[in-house]
Amino acid sequence: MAKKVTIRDIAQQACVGVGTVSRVLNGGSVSKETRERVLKVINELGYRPNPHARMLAGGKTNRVMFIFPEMRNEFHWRLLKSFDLTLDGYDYQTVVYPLISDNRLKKLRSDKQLLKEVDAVVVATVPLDTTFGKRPDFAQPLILIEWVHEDYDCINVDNEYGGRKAAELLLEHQPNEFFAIQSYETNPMIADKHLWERFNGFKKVLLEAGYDFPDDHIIYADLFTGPPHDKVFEILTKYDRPAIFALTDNYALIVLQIASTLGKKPGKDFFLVGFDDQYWAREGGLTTIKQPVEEIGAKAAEIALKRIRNPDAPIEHVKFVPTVVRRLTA
Amino acid sequence: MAKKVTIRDIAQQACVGVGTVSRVLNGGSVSKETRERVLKVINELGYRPNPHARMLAGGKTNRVMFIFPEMRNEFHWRLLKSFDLTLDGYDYQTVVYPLISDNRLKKLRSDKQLLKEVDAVVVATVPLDTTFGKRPDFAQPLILIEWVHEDYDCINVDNEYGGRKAAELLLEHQPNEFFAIQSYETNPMIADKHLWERFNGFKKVLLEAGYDFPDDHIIYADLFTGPPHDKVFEILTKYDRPAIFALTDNYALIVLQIASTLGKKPGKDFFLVGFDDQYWAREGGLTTIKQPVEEIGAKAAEIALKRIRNPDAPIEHVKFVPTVVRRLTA
DNA sequence: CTGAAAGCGCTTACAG
DNA sequence: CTGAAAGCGCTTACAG
Repeated sequence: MAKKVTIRDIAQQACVGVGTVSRVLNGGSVSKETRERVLKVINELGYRPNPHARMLAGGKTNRVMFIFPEMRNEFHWRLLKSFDLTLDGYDYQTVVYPLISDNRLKKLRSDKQLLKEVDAVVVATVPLDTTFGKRPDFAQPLILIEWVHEDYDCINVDNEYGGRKAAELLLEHQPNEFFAIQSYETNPMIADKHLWERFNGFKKVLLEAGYDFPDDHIIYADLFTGPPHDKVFEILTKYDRPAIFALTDNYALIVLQIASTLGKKPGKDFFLVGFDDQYWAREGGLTTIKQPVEEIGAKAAEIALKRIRNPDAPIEHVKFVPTVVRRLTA
Repeated sequence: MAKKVTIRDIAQQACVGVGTVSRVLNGGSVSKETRERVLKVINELGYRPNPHARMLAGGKTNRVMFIFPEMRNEFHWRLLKSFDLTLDGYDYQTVVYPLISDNRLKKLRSDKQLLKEVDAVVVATVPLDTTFGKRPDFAQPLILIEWVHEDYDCINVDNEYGGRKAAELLLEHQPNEFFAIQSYETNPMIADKHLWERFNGFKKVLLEAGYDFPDDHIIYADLFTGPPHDKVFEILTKYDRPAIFALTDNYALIVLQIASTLGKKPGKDFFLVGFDDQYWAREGGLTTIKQPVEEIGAKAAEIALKRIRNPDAPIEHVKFVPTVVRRLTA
């Protein structure tokens, strides 16, 4: 087993002091030639700085914490994946912190040590105010995904717009009745605000078109077990050419499956628009509102990195606009 | 903001050397009185040892890594939750490491630094041989969940037994035809061996009862989108009183939902047994084979802790026996 | 731009 | 059982 190579080995090989090596590592001022020489040795010896020594000495940790709720949704995994990949490109590590229990939340809030191990923290689709408080006093920069806060960098999707687009797509077919399949959220660690923004956009456009969407046309779905099938069944059989907005592709999938067992043709016997554009949606022919998941994850990573380098950079609020993906169901 | 308290502060307050404090922290030999005195000061000052200093100095990290595949299943979250809770009780931290990409697996295999941050690693439902190799050379103790390996502590469920029980339950109703809904796994980082063990047990009992289960009675389901509804539909409508073994409760849920739209009564028009006993199963009236998820997670934590304390303890192979939960569907 | 030195907070032989 | 000391691998003023 190869003896572990330390900063001292590099220094000796490159004929410089350890301080200089540290400076090329951390972007201090070093002459171009020595920098290159040191870099060369680092590569040759496959040197990796010991993160713990770094942290002890008060430097950067090269890590960013990614906090997200207990979601079994494709969305969060894709988000995490692109986030992690982007970070990796900059030699940063992702510390995965799922909020799966009150205990974990509590620990995060009380154990100062925990947060000290990262240079920044990203919180995705978590209702910030009810979990970390109105203005969490993290020592690290905080980046928010699907949440808006004046004091922090935020990345959001224009959900309202997406909802409006969904309505427009459905309206084209001049259906008689509209329905929405919405999440019924009870877990205080999971945000559902953005889902209601989608719904509001949807409802607004419908109203403009003269259709006053009745509240009892909302079908509430459990995040994990989906919408009650009998309700969906009822809509599909009782109404003529109904239009359905599934606020998440998950729910749209169920509708499609039920329809197939009924022999109902999407885009003809009923109309359906989802939200997300999950992997299966293409094959399933689902017309949906796509949010750029991968871009969001990558952007979060980039903003975190920028913020780490420059704590005083102006706060950045990014809003991604979802796009319409027209396929067979509407 | 309170100045951070270090081991030196404790030493001074307790009138001992830092070495002594370290010894009470790490279980070295200290007289009972001084130990108590030190402990008292630690409590009063709310001292928490800096993990990085610890690691640098070559001590324990008080962390265990939990590696699991990209599963959006209830099972893994429950497992992780109980694991984390148990560890927490011993003042240990869980390092959550989901295997969501090849990149993450590669990093785990190549970056020696990563593994050094934990005292032990637990790998859950991952095919060890195809991911880490026949005999991974981790420096840390390795504990396996749902995988068998002579050289490591393993925790398994008697899946074969569970499958047999499922068959017995179904057989009671003397159905004419049997079906199974099985996972179709393509992701090499997700183990499905245990699912086939269940199936084998199932098939075996059926054969003993004179029913030679035909392979084309297996319905393959995608882990994320579930079984194709039209197939389930077909079984429910084409056959008289069919018996279905869903190898995961997820799949059973779909069957129940489809049946409800068809007006078919479980336990009468068809028979259904699941596996897992997920949260919704009780309310859903699902008869299922329950595996003690929480116990498995807790056990994994305890074995890890034991192994950390005593690397030479004999290898432990634990096998949990699933239990039958009789409800309405069979 | 660069080297030598102090210090980050611990652990672990080493003497007593 | 216990204290003083060395060392873990870095970073960051401090002088030059």
